Amino acid sequence: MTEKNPIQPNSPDTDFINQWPMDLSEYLRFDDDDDQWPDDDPEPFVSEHVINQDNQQANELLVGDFGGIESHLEGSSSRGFISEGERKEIRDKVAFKTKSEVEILDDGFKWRKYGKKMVKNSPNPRNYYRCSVDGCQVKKRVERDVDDPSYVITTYEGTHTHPSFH
DNA sequence: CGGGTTTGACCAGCGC
DNA sequence: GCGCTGGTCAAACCCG
Repeated sequence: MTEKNPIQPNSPDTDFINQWPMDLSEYLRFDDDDDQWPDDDPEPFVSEHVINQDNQQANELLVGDFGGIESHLEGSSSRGFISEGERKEIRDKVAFKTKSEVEILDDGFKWRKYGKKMVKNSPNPRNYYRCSVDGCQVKKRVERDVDDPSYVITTYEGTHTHPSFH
């Protein structure tokens, strides 16, 4: 490994939470600074349980309630477990289900949109973002819920190699 | 001017 | 082997 990351996701899911660069509480607090949210929704953040799709074969980090993070380790391989080779391919995947009318949610990072795609089974497009910070290859996927258009599903992939701006 | 968005095209993985 | 679907690139455009 030529590049050295201060944060190495060598640990499994639960440990990864400890080194999550972003304060999850940031999502719940809007009292110190209200410059990031319009006066649209009185409750901009309502996180709900994210349903794991059956086609996912990686260990996902699902955010349940605001009091706990549910780590969902699922080896949906034919053997029922994840080999080392597969684990290496697996990246940190965090799915957030947020109730918001706007999809441009400032989470403390600068994102650059690099793609938009229309996914089947959903009339809503899916937006692809990437962290603008040099060296940080964190990707983000924003898409609206199929059943509830008022909900926005944000999926983070990777770990930030730098602190947030907040 | 410089960076970010936009948009279609391109590509890779998977299923049939 | 082909077609579908999802993911990324990149050129042009837009805005501060």
